[in-house]
This record gives sequence, C-alpha cells and structure tokens, in this order.
Amino acid sequence: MLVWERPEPLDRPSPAPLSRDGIVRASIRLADADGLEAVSLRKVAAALNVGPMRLYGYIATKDELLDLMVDAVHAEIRPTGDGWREALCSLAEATRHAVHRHEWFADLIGGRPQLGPHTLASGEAVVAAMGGVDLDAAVPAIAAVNAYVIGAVRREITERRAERATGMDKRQWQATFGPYLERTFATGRFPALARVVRDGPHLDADQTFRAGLDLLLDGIEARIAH
Amino acid sequence: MLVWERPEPLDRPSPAPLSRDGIVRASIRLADADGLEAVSLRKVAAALNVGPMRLYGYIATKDELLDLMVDAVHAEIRPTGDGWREALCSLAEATRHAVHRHEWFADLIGGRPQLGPHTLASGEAVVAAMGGVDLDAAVPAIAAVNAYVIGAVRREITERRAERATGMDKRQWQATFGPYLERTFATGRFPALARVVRDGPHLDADQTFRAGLDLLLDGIEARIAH
DNA sequence: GTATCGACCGATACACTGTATTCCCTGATG
DNA sequence: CATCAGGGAATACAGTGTATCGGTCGATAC
Repeated sequence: MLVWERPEPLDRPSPAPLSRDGIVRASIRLADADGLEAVSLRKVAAALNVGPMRLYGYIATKDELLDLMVDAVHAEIRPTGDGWREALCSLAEATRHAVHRHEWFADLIGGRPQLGPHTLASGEAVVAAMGGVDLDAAVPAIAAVNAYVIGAVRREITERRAERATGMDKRQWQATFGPYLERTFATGRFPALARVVRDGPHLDADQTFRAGLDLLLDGIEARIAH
Repeated sequence: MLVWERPEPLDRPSPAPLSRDGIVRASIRLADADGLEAVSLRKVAAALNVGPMRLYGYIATKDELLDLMVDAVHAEIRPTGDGWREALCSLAEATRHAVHRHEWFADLIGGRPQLGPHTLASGEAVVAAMGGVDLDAAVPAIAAVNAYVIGAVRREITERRAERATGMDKRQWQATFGPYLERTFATGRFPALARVVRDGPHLDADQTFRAGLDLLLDGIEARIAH
C-alpha cells in the first residue's frame, strides 16, 4: 500500500497516568455521589479517561476494588481519647461518622475479610488503646463492639434510605408506609408491636445508636471491673 | 402498593402452576445450594419450568423477591423460653442458626426495610416475651441485640467463607493468609495485634458469639434491674 | 543500524444480568 | 361464529464483569 493512502499512525492520546490510589479515589467519588451500584469498572475507567481493561493492571477483580475502597475508608476510622471505654466508644462513633460520609460503606462492612493496611492500623490502634485491660477480656469486647456497630449502622442507613426513597421527609414516609402498617396493626395480630408504636420511646438515630452502645459498654465494664 | 398486601393473581390452570410461595421456595433452594449470586430471575424461572417474565406477575422487581426470601427465613426465627433474657438470647441464637442454614441470609440481613408478616411476627413475639419490662428499656434492648446479631453473623459467615475459599481447612487458611500476616507483623508496625495473635484468646465461633451476646445482655440487665 | 521480541493498551467478544416491549395464542364474550 | 381482551413467551435492550486478540511502541540483541 502506498504511503499516500496509508493513514498516519493515529496519534493516540497520551496514556493517562494511573495508580491504584487514583482508581480507588475515583471509585469512592462515584459511590459517594450515586451509590454503590454506580461503581462499575466501565464508569470508573471513564471517570479516569481510560479504557476499562486498563484497570486490570491494578486490580484483579472488582471485589478487590471494593476491598480497597473499604480499606481506604478505614483510614478515617481511629479511636481517640484515654481509657478503654473512651477508645471503644470513639471507635464506634468514628465508624458511624464514616458511614455517614460514605453510605455505601454500610453495604460492604463486615461482608468480606479485611486485612488491608488501614484496617489493620485501625485494629492496632484500638488494641493498643485498650492498654491495661487483659487480653482475654479486651478481645471479645472489641469484637462485640465491632459487631454491634456493623449491625447498627446498617439498620440506620437502611432506614435513612427508606425515608429518602418515599420522598425525603419523615412525614412522607409515614404517609406511605403508615397506611400499610395501620391496616396490618388493625388486624390485631401484632398487639405488642402496636403498643410499641403507640406508647414506646421515639428515639432519633443518634440516641438509638448511643443507647445500644452504652448498654454494651456497660456490660463490658462489668466484666472488666471485677 | 407493597408486596405483602398485594394479592396474587388468579391461578391460571393453563401451563405450569405458579405461586409466590413456590417462587420464593425455589429461590431459597438455589441460594442455599450455590449462594446468592446463583439467584437470577432466569435461573429461578428455569427451576420452575417457566419463562423468566412469568415471575413479574408475582413480583415487581428482583429486590422484592429478595425481600420475600428474607421474610420467609424470618418465619424460622422465634424467641423461646421465659423471661426477657431468655427471650433475647434465644432470638439471637435462632437468628444465628437460621444464618447457618441459609448463609446468604447474612448478606441481606439489615440491608433493606423489613415489614413482611413473618418479620413482624418475630418482632411481635419478642416484644411480647419482654413481658413486664418497661417499654422505654425494652425497645433499645431489642434494637441493640438485633444490631449485635447482624454484625456478629456477618463476620462469622465472612470468616467461614474465607476459610472455605482457600481450602476448607483452618490449617489451609493459615497456610494461605499466614505468610502475608507473618510478613506484615514482621514489619513491627502492628505490635499490639501481633501480641493478640500470639497471646490472645482463641475462641471458636460459638464462644465468640456467646461472649459478645453475654456482654450485651449483662449491660441490659444492669439497666433493667435498677 | 537493523531486526526481533516482549509488554501493554485499546478494541472486541462473550456470557450473563434485570427488565421493557412486542407478539401471538387462547379462552371468554357478543 | 366473530371479536376482543388478557396473559404467557419470545424478543429486545442496555448494562455488567472479564477473556481474548491485535496492533503498536519501546527496549534489547546482533
């Protein structure tokens, strides 16, 4: 083929610089903005002006990307304060605040084994902060607080989404689910639940989280004290 | 209108008898056998000798199917025994056993609002079993136990899967992750964690679950007693 | 300086997903 | 008997994660 009709080598756009960190950061941005289901390898790649397959040079699987995202969030979670109770309490609150910043975190937390550096550092910090407490008491205590936090933030985010889905107002929510609950309660099949709704305490999210956490910490304190 | 109260369409005797219950049962069978990712509308339909679109006469969305599956499992979860502590403890254990029968349940629990009949019945039963306890104390206690259980079973299943993925033996697991942990601990960046691994208590899954639960129940007891 | 080779990036391909739409058959009705 | 409505099934579509392929470029061997 003659030179004249052979097309020039199309000058390819200079390959964008890439790094695992940049990929994770872009993914987190997407997830923060539009939820976890907005994180697809194609969209992440597009956000970085890169072909989808480029990412496989940095991660082997999408699950690995999610693991990296989770570990990145753990960098924001550290215990503060003095004493074991302060440490556990602050760790729980820090986790909850991280979930508020990254709602998708609630979907992933506890769902896959976490051995990333930031997760380990977070664990290291809390174990260290437990200071004088005997390991035989400290380990189950930390595990229990972690478990409680996982469940609590999941439920909190679930509720928040339900409210937002129906119209971002609590009154709207009650207007949507209210009639259904009214009707099912009217059947008389759930008298105790009906009583809770009528006469029970109506705590907001902050209070609910703190109340449960305090119960658990009280139990731990009793075990440690004696 | 919500799934729970929407009536099923008339039973067409024509090709293959179908029912919401049959669909849910088939889905659960698939999930039990091959995990949640084996539950696709096409596979469920195929298991019932039915075209995929048939299912949309009974559910509006795949999420609704998952909700139905979760509610079906809640039918297996009831508190037993006398007294509030027995009730909460048995509820927690029952949930955990349900998760052992249906590992995928751990992936869904706490992830979406649950207002299905079996879930409500489970809540009704536990509230009723709290008997004489003041509502202001009972409600946060139940919420806390629920949160703890969600987190605890998630972590337990996650661990179980990790072990199974590497070779279904605990020694295999340590052979796979061990070297990595050895190396990262050898860096000296996580001395407290290293000490836990070396000198800490090594509880099995049963003991870990019970230990955390007992801590929480102790805290609740202190609140209720005074 | 030239030829070869290896790495790597982008495009394409594949199997699969949830769901909207269309089409056709069948059974009921006028 | 003709018409019509409704429901099951096939098709269609946009999207997913990932395997494979092809070509191009830079570095290396002679």
